[in-house]
Amino acid sequence: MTIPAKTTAARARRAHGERTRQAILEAAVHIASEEGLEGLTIGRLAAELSMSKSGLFAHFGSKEELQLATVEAAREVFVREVVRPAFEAPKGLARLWVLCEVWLEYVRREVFRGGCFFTAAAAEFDGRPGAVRDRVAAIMKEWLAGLGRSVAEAQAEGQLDPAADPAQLAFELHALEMGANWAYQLHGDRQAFARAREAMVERLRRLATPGGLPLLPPLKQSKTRPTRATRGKART
Amino acid sequence: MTIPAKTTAARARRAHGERTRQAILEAAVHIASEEGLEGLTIGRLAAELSMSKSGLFAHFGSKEELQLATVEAAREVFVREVVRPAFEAPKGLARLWVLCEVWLEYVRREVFRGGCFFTAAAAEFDGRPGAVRDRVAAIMKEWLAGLGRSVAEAQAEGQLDPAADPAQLAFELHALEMGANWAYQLHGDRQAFARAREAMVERLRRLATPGGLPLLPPLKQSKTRPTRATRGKART
DNA sequence: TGCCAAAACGAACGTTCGTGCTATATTGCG
DNA sequence: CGCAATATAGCACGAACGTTCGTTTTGGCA
Repeated sequence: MTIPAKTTAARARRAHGERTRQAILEAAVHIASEEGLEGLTIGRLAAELSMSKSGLFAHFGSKEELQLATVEAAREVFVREVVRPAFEAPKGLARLWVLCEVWLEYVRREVFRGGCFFTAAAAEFDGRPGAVRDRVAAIMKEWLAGLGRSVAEAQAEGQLDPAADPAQLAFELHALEMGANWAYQLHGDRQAFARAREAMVERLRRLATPGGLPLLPPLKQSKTRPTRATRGKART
Repeated sequence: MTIPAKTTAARARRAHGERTRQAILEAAVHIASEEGLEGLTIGRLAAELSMSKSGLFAHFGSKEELQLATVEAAREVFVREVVRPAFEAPKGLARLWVLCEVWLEYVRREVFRGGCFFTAAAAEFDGRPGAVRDRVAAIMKEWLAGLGRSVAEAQAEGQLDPAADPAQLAFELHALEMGANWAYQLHGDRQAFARAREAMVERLRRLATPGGLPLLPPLKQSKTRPTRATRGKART
């Protein structure tokens, strides 16, 4: 009986190929986040790893497969560096906040050389139908759904206003993340992280119940003066 | 006397070249917003316009010049479709709000086939030093500064809390714009416009003074039920 | 009407792209 | 130890890239 083509298990038996593959993908992920998944060229990648185009190519069989593998590798990095750490926080508002903070850190620490891998990939592929676009879209939807779920859990724990729409709040937090990524990548503006952070905590504190409030960091003081002292003045 | 190379005036004398150039750039701007400024290939562009590569190329002299000209053309479209209309509103909070709304409309109407031209160009070039990147960054900075200026004017008119940081608010509004663009381009999510709009009006209303409030649209009602049950149910 | 610069063209350049084919190392297992 | 599977390399391909060059078409003005 013929073997069902190279399964992951079949690969794992022989270590060499798999290790090379990993090395390729690690380089690929960084190049792609800087130059884009299309700018990620097989020749360039081979040169960076001092190996032949054909030798490298054999691992994937097509450029699109290479791109998909790169996306998958990036997802694993993202899960390891952002999602997993946040899931050590207790579910609810605490975790939601850590998700936001650790995401900003993930950009600031330059986990990927070119900023958030998926933000870049989404912008690049949103106009090109195909498997890559679909996968990127699915992964980002997954992230947004995760944010939304954390919002819902925070509501269930009585830490957030139950009237808030989780998808709406997730959208807003995600937008601020992208805003920070944009400002840092394009303008090198490190202050953007603080801006995003402030907007997030302001938004969350407003929706927090008395029980949830202590789980959030305090609001930054207005820079000029102590002004508007904690007393709920605004809004009438 | 030798002529100082092709000045705009010299060009204008003979209409043909300039008209062709405009036609090229109009196509270029759409292709670039979909496929990116690098994906904007000279061959592809020539084919789309049924003209020869060399004939088209002669208008620009290099690919980078073509990209720069395309960016400039896109800026003109943006000014015409977004900035100018908003400047018909009286300065202050009214104009600030129109700037936000008309920006969302600019994406929803698909003024560019691939969504916001500059958001796409920024994501593509933020990792590649050069004239294109610099120009794109400058244009977006210009936009953000314009938003900030409108905030400051609204404060000067006594319509917005003077303690708010204009740059911070501009950052947040811009982030929501990018969020809407992202959701629509990647997921085809038309609801994103409403989400961004709601978040913007919510944010602005909170900062508005009694004098400024009437200049903003009312807050959307909570969608599911008449309005928040107010009952602190939670915790199940 | 004929001139002449502007404008467009067609063909080719050297590179690089992704992708095949074939041959040679390398390695784990019987 | 030797064999078969795996892994990498070498070479070539057709297409597309940006770019150059010499030629042909075009259209306003003397």
